[in-house]
Amino acid sequence: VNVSSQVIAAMETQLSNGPTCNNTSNGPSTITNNCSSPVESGSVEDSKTNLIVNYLPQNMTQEELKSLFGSIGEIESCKLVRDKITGQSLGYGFVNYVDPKDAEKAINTLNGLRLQTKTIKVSYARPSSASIRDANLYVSGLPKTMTQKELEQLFSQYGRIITSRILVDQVTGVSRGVGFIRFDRRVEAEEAIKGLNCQKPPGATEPITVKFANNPSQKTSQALLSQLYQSPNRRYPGPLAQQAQRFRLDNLLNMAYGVKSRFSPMAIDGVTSLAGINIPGHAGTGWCIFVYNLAPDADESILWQMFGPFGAVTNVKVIRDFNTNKCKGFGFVTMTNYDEAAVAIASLNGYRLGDRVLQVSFKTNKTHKA
DNA sequence: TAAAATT
Repeated sequence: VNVSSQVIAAMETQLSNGPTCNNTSNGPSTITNNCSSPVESGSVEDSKTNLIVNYLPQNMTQEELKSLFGSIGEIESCKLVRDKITGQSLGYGFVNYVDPKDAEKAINTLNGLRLQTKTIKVSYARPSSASIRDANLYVSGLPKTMTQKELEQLFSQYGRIITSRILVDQVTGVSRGVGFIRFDRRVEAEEAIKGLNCQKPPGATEPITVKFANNPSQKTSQALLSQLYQSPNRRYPGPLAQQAQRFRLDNLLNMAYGVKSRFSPMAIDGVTSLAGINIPGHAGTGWCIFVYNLAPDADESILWQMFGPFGAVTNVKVIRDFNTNKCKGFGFVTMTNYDEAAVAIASLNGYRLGDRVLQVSFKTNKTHKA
């Protein structure tokens, strides 16, 4: 954990060297879910093993989720929640451990971990119930000077707030005067609408609007479909238009599913692997990266933390001595996309981890070398 | 005036 925090701190420095600090952070409030309520405390539903994971990258699969959290301890079950129609990730999921201690360790280790443009949130799942659904409010007309803390103070009189957020201009960082409040229970949200909609917050000159937030899941699939359907070249496809259309389709698929196809460097493999040419690092299911000079106590989570921010990571492995179970000084990381793997290697090769300088490269197939 | 929080 000590080494892990060093990596996270270093990655923060590495990744925040542009003006994208505001758009890359999710900015959710860090209010802790305390899932024990007087009524449900001690019941089987009040689980100390079941976690909800929020703000997952769009292209993260259930297998990647399981692999990431499986690096902490044995998982009883794992589910990435997807759109029922399109199958797209809704950006959150559940991980249920066998051992409550592993669930606690996962919160301590993985909450706040940066993966690509997201900062994931790991917390105990509340017992599933209709009373906690549709408890999210959309608030507009807020004074631009109002802080997240002040927003929470205004709404907290109506119930327990799970998350709060004020949207800000991506360039200036100034409040856009709109935000979200998620209550623990729907009845609390209903009372907040009654009490605060069309009311002026203390010191404000204009009344605010408070209503139930829309469900964001429908819009994405519709936007993708209409974007495809309304493409100008769609009605009269000649060869060029078809190619352009294909390019847009690839981009859409890439945005929606993280899929790369023939316009990406992955396509090189489709030709060269047929010709029997070995490509360094490519193992068929992704790009395998060799990481050398890891400490004896290195574990899988450190590899996730180092490589996850660069893109889709499907697997990590620390090679250990059979008898001592200590890391033998190296490990492997598999990344889906060539370009993300290349950036990760360029960024992490020569990286100083504690008192060690890492060597990072595509894995070479030594058995085929002379 | 809109970001993926209950399987």
